[in-house]
Amino acid sequence: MSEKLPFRRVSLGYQVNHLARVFEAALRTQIAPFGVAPGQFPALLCLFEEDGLTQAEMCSRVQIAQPTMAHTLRRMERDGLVTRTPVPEDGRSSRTWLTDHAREIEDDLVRIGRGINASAVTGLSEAEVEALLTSISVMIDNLTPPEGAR
Amino acid sequence: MSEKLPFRRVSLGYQVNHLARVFEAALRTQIAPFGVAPGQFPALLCLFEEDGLTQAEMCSRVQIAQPTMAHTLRRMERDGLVTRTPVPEDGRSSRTWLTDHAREIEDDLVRIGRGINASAVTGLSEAEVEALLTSISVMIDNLTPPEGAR
DNA sequence: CCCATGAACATTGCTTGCTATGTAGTGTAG
DNA sequence: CTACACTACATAGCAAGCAATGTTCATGGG
Repeated sequence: MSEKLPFRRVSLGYQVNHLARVFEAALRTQIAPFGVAPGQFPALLCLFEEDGLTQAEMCSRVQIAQPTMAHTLRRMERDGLVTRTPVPEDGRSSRTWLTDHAREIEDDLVRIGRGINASAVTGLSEAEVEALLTSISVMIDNLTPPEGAR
Repeated sequence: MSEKLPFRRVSLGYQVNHLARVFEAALRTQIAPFGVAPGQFPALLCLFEEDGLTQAEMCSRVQIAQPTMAHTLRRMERDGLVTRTPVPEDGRSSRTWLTDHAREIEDDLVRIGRGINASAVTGLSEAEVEALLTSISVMIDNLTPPEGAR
């Protein structure tokens, strides 16, 4: 008979992938009315914390590859969420600024983010959520290649 | 001064997204030598468990939208991992079968998957990993829309 | 039998992620 | 000052996810 073990169903990597997709789906439906897409969300949160960053700074804060950030920023510019100004001291880089419209929807977006996080952990205790965040952080460290190899 | 709270850095959704990406990156580099891409991995594991499924069956087992599965299966066919045969009783559907080549690399792929999962949880106790999987499962349930709304 | 409904899969078009590569500006060694 | 290396960003090309839509086949009601 040789039944196959259901490796996939208990594979941590698969479960994490699945979870990330349901998170993204929830975010997508809730922020769509504001004209914001899931991939723009981390970049926006980053700019809410601090405005006028260069692309390289945003990449390192959001942990996204540079071409991805370039693409995302262009769409955000297209969608009226950010503008970019050249840096006088360095002709290569430019700073990204939130538009008034982005500032207007900031509170709503942050509220939505918090709401999704909250509904995700419904039924888990404070301690369990704490342990979860710790475990995630440990796993990210474990799987992130050392500085040299990137 | 009005310092912004670093919401992003502690946002569960963002951390999960980040974790999923480092998982995917690790998988990508390790399975690339076998000519397999990350998105094909869940589909392959699914077929390792049971061969000859229809596309719809694979969608529901892997929890992937149907157009995504269609696209992935076409690439897997192109890459010599699967073949498809029509279902005589139903002219609409076809069954997907692993090629000999896919069977040959099965053990290596499963080993790689287990290895990545193991290295991810390095430093966590058995109990912590158990709690983690439980929490992930709870969150997926919490965030998955009810049957009707899909 | 015929038609309507629904199911299975394909297609289109978008976003978001990646790697690899190109281009232009900075800065430094000689 | 010039050449070289490095940095910042852009571009190309691909994979993989989604929603929306089209097409073909199956099936049940009348």
